[in-house]
Amino acid sequence: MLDGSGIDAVIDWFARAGRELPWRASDASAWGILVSEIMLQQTPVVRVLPRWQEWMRRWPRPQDLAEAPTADVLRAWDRLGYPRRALRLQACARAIVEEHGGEVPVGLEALRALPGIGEYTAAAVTAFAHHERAVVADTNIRRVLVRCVRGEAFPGSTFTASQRALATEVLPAETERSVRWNQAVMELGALVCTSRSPHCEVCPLAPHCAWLAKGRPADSGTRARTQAFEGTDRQMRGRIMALLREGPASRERIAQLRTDEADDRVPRCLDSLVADGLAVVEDRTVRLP
DNA sequence: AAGACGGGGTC
DNA sequence: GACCCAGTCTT
Repeated sequence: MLDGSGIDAVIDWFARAGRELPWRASDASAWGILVSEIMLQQTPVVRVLPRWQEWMRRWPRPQDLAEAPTADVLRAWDRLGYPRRALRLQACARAIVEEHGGEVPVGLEALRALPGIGEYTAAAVTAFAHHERAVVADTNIRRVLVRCVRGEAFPGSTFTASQRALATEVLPAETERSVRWNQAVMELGALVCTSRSPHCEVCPLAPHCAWLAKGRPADSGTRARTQAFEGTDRQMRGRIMALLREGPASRERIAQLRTDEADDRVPRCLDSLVADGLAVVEDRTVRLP
């Protein structure tokens, strides 16, 4: 049962044990918070930290990023992964400049219309940057709620309608408290109620947790297999991008990235990178856009 | 609803 | 070597 006292326990825990992250600082801009949310999509905090610092020093306002050469943006993205996010972030900056006067828009609908911003990020920016009440549900929050209230080990890969209903139901009515709760429960999922080996012995929700009460049963259903990475197009795209970040490369140089005679990924991946706008081919040379 | 899309740390 | 990470976009 997750009642007001459970909410309080998590908020108190957060005040005590929450990390001091730069995008959580009181002087963080809405734009800085939005940038952090994009970078944190599928990328852990520790790897985002140094890239975010450099990024914000270099492009403190949407207008700055909007005007930057895309090649610089992709190099600054470095190895955060999913470089299409960097492209979308710059497109997002340009949309903010052109359609919102350079200010991060307020409201879920306006935010969701921006490139790279989906349901989660729109809610996160609404809560953390604009301090409004929003149903934030990332993988951490979904896991905590599913365990605590439903007694299940894992939330699954998709944000279901019933999970949305659960998150909505639990969200405190008062704005300030809802913002604090979102922040706190997300941090709880990141630090305590982790996917692999949760630290229930220090969890503020332990007295409220249905999953713990049931003896932490393993997942009943079949868990989705993690997709392999070795030998995939994603891996090769990453290798090509790593090469291009160092500078323009000849087609011959790119072709050498093939791992063996049977590896036919290079031409296909190069085409897909060009189609995505992540690479440009002119004559026999390949470079960042 | 399922698949594509990086990269690295951890157990 | 599988699993996980403040998801989004496209079929």
